[in-house]
Amino acid sequence: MARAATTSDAFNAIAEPQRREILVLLRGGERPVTDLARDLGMTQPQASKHLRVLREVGLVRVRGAGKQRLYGLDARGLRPVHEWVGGFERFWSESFDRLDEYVQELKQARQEGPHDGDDQ
Amino acid sequence: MARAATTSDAFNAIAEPQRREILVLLRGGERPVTDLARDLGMTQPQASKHLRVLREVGLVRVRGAGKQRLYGLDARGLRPVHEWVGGFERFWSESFDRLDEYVQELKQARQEGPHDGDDQ
DNA sequence: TTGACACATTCCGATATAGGCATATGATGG
DNA sequence: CCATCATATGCCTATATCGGAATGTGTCAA
Repeated sequence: MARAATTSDAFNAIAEPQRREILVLLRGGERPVTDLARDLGMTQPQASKHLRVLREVGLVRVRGAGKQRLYGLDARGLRPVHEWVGGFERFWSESFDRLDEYVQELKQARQEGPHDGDDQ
Repeated sequence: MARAATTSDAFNAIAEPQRREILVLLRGGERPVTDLARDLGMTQPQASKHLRVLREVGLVRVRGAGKQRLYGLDARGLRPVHEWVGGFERFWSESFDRLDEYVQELKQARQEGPHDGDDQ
């Protein structure tokens, strides 16, 4: 199997930076594809493709306006994401407290000789 | 180009459901790989791979404990995600407000008898 | 040292992405 | 109907994923 489809999830859809930028821009109101493409420095087909993904996960809606098609934000799908991540809120505060402890541990470990390979 | 690496971002790392489940489990405290694998119904290599990704984006830390390696949560990397998504909070509330309006409109429309075909 | 256990890494295959480019579809105005 | 503008889609390549199975590495205990 390959990675889950970008269209399978809001999580997957917003994993792509350019799509995130599109969403941010759309907070300012409905806009046509060409506008978005220009403002984000991407080609029109690129923008269209990203918008297709966003539409398929329901983060964006289209509305025909004559020759143009106005894309608008529908942020409801971001709520579950926000809630899931929010479930870790108390842990990242906590992490800051423990950071000191952790640094101490690291120093000790290094003095006792390298155990953990530095990753990356 | 292909999709951005799963290790390039917290956004990308948490796009994978199994990795999200791992993180949730780790809220309960440090745990060895085998434990996680068993609880999530995946093979040990799978779990190891996912943990590697999580480690590379800094969402997880390892600590050698004799024969075992205890994985622990480091949720700090989730904070930016939470903040980014939080930037849309007022938009999904707004959507809900409009949803109500819309529902009201629908009810009225039905009472007055069908006028316009709904689009899509 | 050897065996046993915990875990990491590698190789494979199938899949789907993002980007670039060309082109099709669609609506508008004349 | 035609030319034009706005947008969508198709095709192609390179890349990276996830999954599975096998195997490598590391640590303890006797």
